[in-house]
Parts: sequence; structure tokens; C-alpha cells
Amino acid sequence: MLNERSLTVQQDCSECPIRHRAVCARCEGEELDRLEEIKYYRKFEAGQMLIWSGDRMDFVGSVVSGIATLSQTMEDGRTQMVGLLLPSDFVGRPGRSTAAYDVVATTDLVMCCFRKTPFEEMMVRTPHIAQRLLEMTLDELDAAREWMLVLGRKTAREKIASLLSIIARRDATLNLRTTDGPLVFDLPLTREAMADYLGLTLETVSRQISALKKDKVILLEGKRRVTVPDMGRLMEEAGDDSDGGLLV
Amino acid sequence: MLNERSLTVQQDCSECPIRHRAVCARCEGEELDRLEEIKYYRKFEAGQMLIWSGDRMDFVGSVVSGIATLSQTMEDGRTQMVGLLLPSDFVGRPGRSTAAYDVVATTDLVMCCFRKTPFEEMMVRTPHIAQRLLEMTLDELDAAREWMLVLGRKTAREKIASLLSIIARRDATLNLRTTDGPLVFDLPLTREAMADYLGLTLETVSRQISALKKDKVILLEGKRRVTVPDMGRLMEEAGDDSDGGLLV
DNA sequence: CGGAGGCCTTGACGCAGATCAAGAAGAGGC
DNA sequence: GCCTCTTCTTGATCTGCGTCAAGGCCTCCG
Repeated sequence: MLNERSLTVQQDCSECPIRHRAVCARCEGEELDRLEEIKYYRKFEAGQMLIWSGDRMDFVGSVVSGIATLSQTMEDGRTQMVGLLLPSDFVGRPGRSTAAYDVVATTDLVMCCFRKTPFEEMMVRTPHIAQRLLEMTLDELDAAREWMLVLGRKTAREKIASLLSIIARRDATLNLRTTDGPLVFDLPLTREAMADYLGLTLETVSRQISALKKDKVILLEGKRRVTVPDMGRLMEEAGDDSDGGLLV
Repeated sequence: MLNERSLTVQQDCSECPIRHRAVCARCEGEELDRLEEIKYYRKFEAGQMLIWSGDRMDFVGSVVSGIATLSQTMEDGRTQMVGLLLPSDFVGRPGRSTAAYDVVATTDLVMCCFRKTPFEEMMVRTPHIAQRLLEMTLDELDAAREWMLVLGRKTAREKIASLLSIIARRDATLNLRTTDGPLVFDLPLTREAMADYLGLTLETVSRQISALKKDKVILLEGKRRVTVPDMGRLMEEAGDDSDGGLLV
């Protein structure tokens, strides 16, 4: 168990892979220099808990690489994932001192952190940061609302298809693929994490994935590698209009 | 049917009931004067559709009085409410030209509107607006995530209790009541709207309300007037910790 | 090589909530 | 007053998904 280990690495902002999508995207010149001064990196291992709901938060930051999940747990153990944190996503809330959710790394993870107080001070003086953060927050709000429809009204099969199509689309944009060929990607989540995201049990997730495979909507290679031969078909299964996909 | 009727009224910002909670909350002096210049009021009737998902949006604004709902509908008619708009809540998204959701007035409604382009221009020059909007958006995001737990993991009874406790708490803060006496309030939603919010059918909503009444968790006077004799009890039924309520 | 522990799949069964259906309770309108 | 329309309640039945249980397939480690 290397639990509390969080390594430090260094990197120049100008070479940062999330430079133009993260909270710093609009900053240039002096603003960026100032951010560069106060930033520091932290590295986490797959499975490690970054933040416990209710804990004091003394930093905020961006995911540089890897994937983390945001989730809530009830006293009796029922848990619901409320967000998926991908590279460039922002963690923490300026103006709030304790964390509202559990944050767990599902893969090895690198974060670019800022101590909260200096960051908050900077936000007041640097409108570019607040503007970008507003834009990102509005996108997250849209994603959360889209997900409310999934959780509230879709069947188990539609839920799985929705999740797969989101991951597929995201993967396609990250890797700059065209959407007309068959898509191939790896599931970044266990069946249990998928269940927590979708409001299902892991058995139901497994059954529905098997069903989609049997019906040739997807192909599986091992348990994690998915091929989508026809994206339109998958989106039909998700119950979405095949034209307008709102989510990132 | 007085469908497209939208009356104009006038009011001074200094006497506005939402002056200190809406998007304009942080503005003073010249900033407020400028906002006052470009604002205009619109009035809608209960049941009227303010905005259709996909429509061009040429304004943004704040709910001054009344209640509206934000919802999404699938092609086959399944609908999910994704937000409840109360006085001071903001409608519309700067930087986006079409509406993402349907907005419907559930009671008579007054909105304080700004044409989108002038508002966007003002936002760039007036950090106080963007700051306040960021704060409000973060609150909404928290509310949406809280609701994801309700939709994904709670039972029908817990869902109803969750909704009632949110409405009760909200009503208590608006009317400055203490939380220890019995609370009385009117449901602002039909059973069907509650079902759309909770991801249930209206029959299930009706049955669970009857069950909570039978178990003396709530008392009913007519179909809409609710009394909560013991708020702690209601929150237990909602599956929440009886101390920490995160929602507004 | 064999055993242990994660992760995943599949089957059998039960139940919470959906669906279908009938009718009650109000609120207007005439 | 009665009629109509909307909203709500309640009952009977059905079904999708949860629950419980068994076992398969990895990978890691001795």
C-alpha cells in the first residue's frame, strides 16, 4: 500500500497538454507567469482517494492526465457517481472550504494544483480565470442535467448505450478521429463504477453489456476493449436523437 | 387562451424583491444604473411555455416572482425535469444562441430580462456580474448533483420525502421561519410535475404521498397544502443525514 | 506450477414501481 | 343547479431490475 504517496513532478506551462482547455486557457503573458509561480503538481495512483467528502480543501486544481470520479455516498452505502473528471477538468470550488464529494483516481493521475487562497486572490484580479471557470462550470451543469435525464427516465439498456456513446464520442474528440469509421476504445471504468454512474447494479450492467454484444451493437475484445461498428445505431439504442449530441 | 400575451410592467431596481440574490446582487451605483437601462420586464401566465428547447434565445433574465420548470423531453414523450426556477434564479446561458431546455411557467410569472448581446457585452466589462453568475452556477451544479443521487439511488418514498424537504426548507428560508415549529406550505407542483422531477409516474407519486400521510410524516389539507410536524423525521425518510442539508 | 483475490458473467427468484383502468374530488362555466 | 375538464386517488396486474448465489477468467505472487 503506497497510500499517502503523492509525488512531485515539474513541467512548463507552455508544454502542458491541457494548456488550452483548462481553467488557465485564456491566460497569457503575465497572468500565466503568475499562475506558473503558484502551481505545483501532484501524482496519484489508480484507486487512490484524492479527497473525502467533508474534508477541508486547501487546494483546487486541474486534472492533467488520467481519470478520476466524483461521487456521493449515503449512510447505508448506496453511492452515486456525479461526475467523471477527465484531463483539463477542474477540481474544487473557490469560495468553499470543505469538499462536497469524494474524489477517487480510477487510473494513475497527475493534477496541477493551486493553493486555494492565492488562487482565490488571483481570481479577483484576473477576469480571464473567472470567465473560463464560468464557461467550464456551465458545461458541467449541462452535462449534469443531461445525466439527470439518463438517471430518471432511461431503461438499463439505454443507460449503458448512453454511457458508451459518451465515452466513444469523448475518445473520438481527444484522438481527433472522424465519426464515420468504426470506433475502438477502452472502458476506463470497472462494471461497478459504471453501475454507480448509471444508478444500476453491477449485475445489470454486465447483463446489458452482454445483450448489446449479442445484438451486435458493440463488439468486445476482452472485458474492456469496445468496438462500435455503427455509432448511429448506438445512439438510437441510447434513445438520443442521432443528430444532436449535447454532451462533451 | 391568452397564449402569446406577455405584459410589460415597470419597477425600480432599488425596490426589487430579488435585488440582493439575483445576478445583479453585487452591482452598485453605475453598474446597476447601466443594468437598469437595458432591463425590461415580461409577464407570463401559469402553464405558459416561455422557451422551447432548440429555439433561438435572444434574451437572458431572472425570475422575479413565480415558479418555472426546466425540462427535457425524449422523442417518445418521456420527460425529465432538470431544474426548478424560483425567484432570483437565472434563465439562459451567455455565449450560447439556442435554448437547451424547455422552460414552462407553473404559476404566473414575472421575469426581468436583458437582451442577450448587450448583456454579454456588459459581462465582459463588469466582473461583478460574472462573479455572481459563477457563484450561482456553482450552486446550481451542486443542486443538480444532489439531485443525481436522488434520481439514481433513492426509493420512491425517499424521493418524495426529498422533494418535500427541499420545498419545505426553501419555503422556510424565503419566509424566515424557524425550523423547529411545524412547517406549513403549498406544493407549487402538480403530481405529474413532481413525477417528472423525480423520475416516477404520477400514480406512484400519489401513492407515496398517501403513504407518508398515513404514517403521519406529513398532514394534508386538500391536495396541495402540506404540514410537516417534524422536519427531522421527514429528512430521515428522505435518507439524508438530519444535520447537513446541502441544497438551497 | 498452484492458490488467492479481483473482476466479471450468468442463472433463479422476488419485489418495487410501471401500466392499465376506473372513478372521486374540485373548479369553473353556463 | 348541472356539466365538463382537470387533477388526483386507488386497485389489479405485469415486468424490469435488484438480490442472492454460483462459478469463470484473469493477474499476481509464492
